Amino acid sequence: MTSRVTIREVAKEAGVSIGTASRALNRAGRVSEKAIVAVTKAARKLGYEPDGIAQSMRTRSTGMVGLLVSDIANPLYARMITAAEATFQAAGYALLLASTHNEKSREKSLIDLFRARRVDGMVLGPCESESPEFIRQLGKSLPVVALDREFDEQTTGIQVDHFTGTLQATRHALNLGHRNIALFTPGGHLRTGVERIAGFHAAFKERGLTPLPHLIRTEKSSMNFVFSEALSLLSHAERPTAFICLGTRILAGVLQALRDSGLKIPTDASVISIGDTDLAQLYSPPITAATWDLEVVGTVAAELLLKQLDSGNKRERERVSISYQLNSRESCGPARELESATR
Amino acid sequence: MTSRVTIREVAKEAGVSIGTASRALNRAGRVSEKAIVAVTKAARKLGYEPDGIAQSMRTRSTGMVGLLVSDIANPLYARMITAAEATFQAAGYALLLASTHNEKSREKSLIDLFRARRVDGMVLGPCESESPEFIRQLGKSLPVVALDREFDEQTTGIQVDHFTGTLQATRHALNLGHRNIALFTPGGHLRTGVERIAGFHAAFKERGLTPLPHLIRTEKSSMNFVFSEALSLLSHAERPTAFICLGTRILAGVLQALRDSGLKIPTDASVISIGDTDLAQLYSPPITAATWDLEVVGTVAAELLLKQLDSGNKRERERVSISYQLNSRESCGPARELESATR
DNA sequence: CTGTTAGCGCCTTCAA
DNA sequence: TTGAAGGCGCTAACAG
Repeated sequence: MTSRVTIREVAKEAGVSIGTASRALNRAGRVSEKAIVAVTKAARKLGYEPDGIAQSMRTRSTGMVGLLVSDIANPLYARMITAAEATFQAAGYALLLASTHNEKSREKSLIDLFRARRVDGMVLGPCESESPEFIRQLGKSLPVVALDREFDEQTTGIQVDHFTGTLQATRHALNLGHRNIALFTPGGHLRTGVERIAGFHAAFKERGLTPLPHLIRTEKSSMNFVFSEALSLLSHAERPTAFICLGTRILAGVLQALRDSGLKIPTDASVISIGDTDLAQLYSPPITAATWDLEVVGTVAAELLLKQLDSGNKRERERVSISYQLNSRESCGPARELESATR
Repeated sequence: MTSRVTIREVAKEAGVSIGTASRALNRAGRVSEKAIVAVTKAARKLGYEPDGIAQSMRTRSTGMVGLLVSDIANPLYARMITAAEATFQAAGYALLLASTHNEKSREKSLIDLFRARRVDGMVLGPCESESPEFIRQLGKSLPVVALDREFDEQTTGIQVDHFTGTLQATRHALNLGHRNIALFTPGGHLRTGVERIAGFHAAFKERGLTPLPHLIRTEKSSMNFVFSEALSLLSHAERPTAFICLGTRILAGVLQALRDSGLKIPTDASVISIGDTDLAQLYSPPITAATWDLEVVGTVAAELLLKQLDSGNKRERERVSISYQLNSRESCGPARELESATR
């Protein structure tokens, strides 16, 4: 079924020993030019393809890296993955990809799977109850890069500054006079959510204000659920005049709720998206987005891993921080008196 | 760096031979219950992890499959990949993923890379100048599934019926009285594009009509490019009153152009999306979409490959066809006289 | 510079 | 039921 011709046959065909054939093929050590051409010719003639498995067996290196995210189809991840994949591909590494669906047990078994396949290293995205010790431990036996998840000083990783980013987004709304600001982001144990909520609070605190607790919604992100939640918030007298929403699905739910309530953006309500998705960019009006550069995150994650891979063994741990930027569009306007809006 | 403890040490610890240890670990052949418990205990105590590479070396099977698409970040592919990955994951296979960026040469080198890594099988998505012979040839040495690309009777694959799907979408517009219908889809050598264009023509032919040639745009999909193209089409007297657009980027370009031209959907122009993306679903108004089930495609592709993998060797080639469905939303309305619209 | 040899870790006959 | 031994295809160390 799979390729049959081995290096042994190539060697025989070329009239050299198997060792010379190997050296010629890999251009390693001392080989004569003559041997190289002979072996190369023989290899081509026989259609020789080296067996990567056997090579890995000897070299203890598979040329594969693993990447674990919670959901490949999440557009935010998808773009990041593409960037990482391109970087790995350019470096000759193959990418083993899997979704954890944010389940700790699944993450664990996938990591085991990757280890069994003897990946040379791995990149781990956020997953339910990320523990710094776990990843540090893993890093002892394998080059590992933590990707936007919690990790300690002994681990290499990349962190998106969700705290400051959300702080700035919230400031933006506060500057426009909004006080009833709703925050929709998955919370849970993930650092990403926790930091966002902290940044949200911090922005209020700066001005000696406090956010309305019931406007902070950290439930799981299902578009329909967010839709009905937002709808009910909007039906109250003290309704939110601004929304900060993470990702496509939540944003969609909120937009839908605003439309159903007959509220116009930005006249009746301002909207800020966390993460710049197609929907945010192309909605009318286009939605202001607080976001980070997904391509950079993917590329840097890959580069951090490649660096560890190159440096053979012990290398300084690195921590890269990525900050948000605010793409200001047309979805934010000054807060109006609620009376005039609800009338 | 990587795991150290081998089956040899486990055997010694358990006080049995290495052969017995292997059999106990794999529950293969005749082994005493006693041996099993002893070996299992020893393995756990030592933290033994079998070396997948060494196993692959012997068994000639890696437990890995390769998947090649043109672009992982394309939302249409991303959802499909997720479904495929889930299926493979459930079957214990690891997924090697890469983007061809629609470049034939890159596809070739990635296939070689996968082969070198000795994947057990692979799924190939559409790529520039797909040749049936090429994939048939490849299929001789390896289980292969063609995914929405051209393939012949000797190859297993899955085909989305873009012809009929686009035919129906075009009919839909024609039924509403539209005649100036614009089609935006990447064409080129890919079967997907060719079929769509054919279906478009067929719908007109059914009624003894002919589409306006200059309204068929098959250039590469860049949002900005489509935007300006659509804008120029809209500036003519004989402007299109309906648009059929493939995918998020093209759809976005057209929507933008309509907005900039001050044209309302569906009053001034109808829009149909091919492929149901977030943008189509969540735009206001929501965009009618002619689409196929991406999850099914991904799952079936994986299942077809798994079947071939299971059946060891020669198995009947299968061809699965997937049809479109029309998700009717609010972006389509009856055609109006152009005069009233352009005035 | 080249040929020979010794394994990498595991599974799988082959005897016992 | 078990132990011993061979070898998957390749690279690396050591002689020549």
